[in-house]
Amino acid sequence: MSDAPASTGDGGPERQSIWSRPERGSRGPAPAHSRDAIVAAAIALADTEGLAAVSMRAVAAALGTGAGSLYRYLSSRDDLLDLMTDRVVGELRPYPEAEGDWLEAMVLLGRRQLALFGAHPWLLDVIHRPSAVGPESLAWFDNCLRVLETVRCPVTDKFEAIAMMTGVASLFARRESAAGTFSFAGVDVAAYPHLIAAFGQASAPAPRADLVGRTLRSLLTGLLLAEPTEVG
Amino acid sequence: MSDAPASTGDGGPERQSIWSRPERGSRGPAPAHSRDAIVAAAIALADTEGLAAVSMRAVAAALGTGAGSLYRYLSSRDDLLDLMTDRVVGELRPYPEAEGDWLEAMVLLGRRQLALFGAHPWLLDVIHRPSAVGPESLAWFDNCLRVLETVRCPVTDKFEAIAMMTGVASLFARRESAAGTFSFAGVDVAAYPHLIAAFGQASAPAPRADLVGRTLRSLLTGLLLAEPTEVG
DNA sequence: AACAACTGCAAACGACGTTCGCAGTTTACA
DNA sequence: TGTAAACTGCGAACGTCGTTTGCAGTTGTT
Repeated sequence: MSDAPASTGDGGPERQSIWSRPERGSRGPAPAHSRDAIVAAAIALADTEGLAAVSMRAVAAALGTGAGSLYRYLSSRDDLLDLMTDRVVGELRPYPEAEGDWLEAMVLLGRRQLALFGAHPWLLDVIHRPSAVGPESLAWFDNCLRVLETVRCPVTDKFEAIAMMTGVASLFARRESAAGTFSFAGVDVAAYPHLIAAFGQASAPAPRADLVGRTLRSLLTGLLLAEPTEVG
Repeated sequence: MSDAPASTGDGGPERQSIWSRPERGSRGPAPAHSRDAIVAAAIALADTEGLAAVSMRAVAAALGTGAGSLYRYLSSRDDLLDLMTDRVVGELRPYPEAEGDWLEAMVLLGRRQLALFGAHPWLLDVIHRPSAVGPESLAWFDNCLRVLETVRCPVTDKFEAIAMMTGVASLFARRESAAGTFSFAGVDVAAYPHLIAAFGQASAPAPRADLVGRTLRSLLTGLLLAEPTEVG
């Protein structure tokens, strides 16, 4: 009951978001580093060696200092991950001009997200945390709402659809990066007849074209258009 | 180049999968614990206190022993997570009888997965690792293929569809558990006009019925039926 | 000049996964 | 039956992690 993370209490010494913490005070010597430099070093580390390599010590070493020094700029590693996230989300800019129908515009946005996940695979391990949303993420969300402006449906449905689009993009990104990383080593495969039959007739006859686009289209139309197409 | 995880090499001292490691040898005293008991304790811990509480020390303490002792039964914490995963996947049994069309049967399977994610939220943080697939996971997969037996499409498409169904179930599960856990504290919201407008007309007019079912239906039909329904 | 607010940094703390060595126990084989 | 090998449990230790703390030095305000 004492260390429960209070969300917006008014009395306790709650940890304030990284977005409201000032970069530096008004007195004292000029900082040797900057928040931007720290975030850039962390992103470079994550891009090249994976998220696990982004330790406070490693980031600090990349900047030529010690781990403890970083806490003059950030209050936790989670803050650093939040900053990294918002920074790369900024790479989604400039947003494509929404010409034509909203559906194709949304599919294009989804592809953009997929490309971002491809460029920064560590994003997949970071976005699912409860975190403090930054300005770039909000701008992206705002832009999605702009694209969906002409769609006549409850706003909550639009929220759901945008979140689901991001989720599907992350699923596809994971599918690409984790293709064939799991093994059946040590299990007796004989007990799974349909699996054996499937492997028997494998011979992958050319993958269906534009799986992402088709998935996003069927998903968004199903979620946002009034009458979902009944199967039949 | 030296510590790259060789997949099926024949020379090196590669770490064998937990599924092929025998529970105990033929000599020596009877073990004080069992793999099942360890996994059960770990799952109980994860269900009640979250995945972060599943440390080797905590699991060992729940069994009344020390952390190092667990390595007589498992070769790593990842092995423990694999065992936990496969064990709760077993809770998907008994598989519902597939009566009626395959689409409704698949939607039912998706709901089953969603319920499992709800019962064991830590599954969401565990399934995305590259891991050794266990017998229960294979059985589930085999059952999905059985349901899709009558569908005329390439096997690879069925693989994609099953994986995507699991992914969508995980997305919905995360949506439920993480409803409103992120905050905009410290960002200036004034710069996002569409977001403000959306909040203005909020008033959530009753959530659309059966979002999961509609999503899965539009997804599976889009992925598995020959001609995806063009919008319009 | 004096004090408060800041800076960098090294050292330490506790928790983590994992390894190691040792003493004791059980089985296989001569 | 005796002995060696293979196993068991376990406490202590190693290295890494995120984070805290104390201290010396620097800057700005009064």
